Amino acid sequence: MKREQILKAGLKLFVTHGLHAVTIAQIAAEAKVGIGTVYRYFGSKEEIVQQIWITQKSEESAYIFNKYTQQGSLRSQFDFLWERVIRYFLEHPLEFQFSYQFAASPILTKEIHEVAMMDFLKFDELYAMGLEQNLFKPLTARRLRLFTFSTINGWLLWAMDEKMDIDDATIALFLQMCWDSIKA
Amino acid sequence: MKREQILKAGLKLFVTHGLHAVTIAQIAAEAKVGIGTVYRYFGSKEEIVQQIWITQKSEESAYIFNKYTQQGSLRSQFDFLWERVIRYFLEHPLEFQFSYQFAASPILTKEIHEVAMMDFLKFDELYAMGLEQNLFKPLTARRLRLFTFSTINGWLLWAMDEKMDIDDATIALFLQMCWDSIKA
DNA sequence: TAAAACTGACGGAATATTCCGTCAGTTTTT
DNA sequence: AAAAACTGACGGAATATTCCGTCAGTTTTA
Repeated sequence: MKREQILKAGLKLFVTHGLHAVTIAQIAAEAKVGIGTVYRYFGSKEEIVQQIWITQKSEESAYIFNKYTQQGSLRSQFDFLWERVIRYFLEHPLEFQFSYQFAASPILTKEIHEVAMMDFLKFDELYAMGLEQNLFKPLTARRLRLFTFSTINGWLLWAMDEKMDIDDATIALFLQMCWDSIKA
Repeated sequence: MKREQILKAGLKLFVTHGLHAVTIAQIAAEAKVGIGTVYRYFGSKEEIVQQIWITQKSEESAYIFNKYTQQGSLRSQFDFLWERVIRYFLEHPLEFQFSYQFAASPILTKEIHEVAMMDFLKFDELYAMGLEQNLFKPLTARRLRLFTFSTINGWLLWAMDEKMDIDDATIALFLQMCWDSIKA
């Protein structure tokens, strides 16, 4: 409970002010929790960031894979999963900003990234199938997945920044672009 | 001279340790400059970041557009420019990391982004021409440009992270993917 | 009622920022 | 053209400020 409040407060403050400008005291205040309590749960500001990252990725994957069934054409599965990614971020702009800002941060170690990204390996199975069927350009499943993910990430950044309103047709066209980019 | 040393030192330290973990004293030491001198040129750590951003984007565009001529087919111009972007970042990994890390940072205001991105508007002319010729999907030139840029940015992050070695063929395939994604 | 969780005031370490003496280079005076 | 006066960039010691992390006291839980 308190732990989640702290993570939530940290997420909000880090995104809006930047890591360097946020103090533990501010986080405690935002979380409506004593400073000491923050230290009960986390050893440092950096650890808070790491735990936000892990928690966030876990919630993200829960959202994405909830209701996912490996039925229908490969293309429809592709669309389903990536659309979920897009919708998750559109509905959670703070989480998106956080995800983008810290993706390349030296605070997050390779191990943390590996753990946090575990769930996303399911995407690779999809891409592997596509490769078997010669649907995609000759790269590894992992690289194709990372490529699409990067594209979506970047696109969302400016889409949100420009407060572009994103309707179903926009998403459909965008997914088409993602598909076309890796199509054989 | 001293100013550049400070910016260079800041770039290196921010990328390797993260903004929050770097002190002005460290920057001064790395730049082989007195602490007071840092304050002669910059008002605060945040201002250093902003000036690095502006300087970096300016150097990047100088590199990209140097030798660029609006000759040849649209596709060859497309390839030329984006290949320059890719090569600039491959040759300047610190700058790339910095660029990626701070792209979504709250330290950089809209104004700074606008000023720093001014030079990149030339890309839009190219895309506008493509749109006139019905070569591209029906989006604005700006959006198409941002889409390609996002794609490249994201791709490079992973490529560098995985220490993937990137030869001419890889770049060519990648540019093909960029083209295919926006092609009508 | 004992244990666990929580709180926030506090001391001191870390850090940002200021301030001033120095001196290499430049201009003015004689 | 030599000497004197001036200038302001510079470094880093000194100061001001912030922030961390602890712990004694309080509240909640079981």
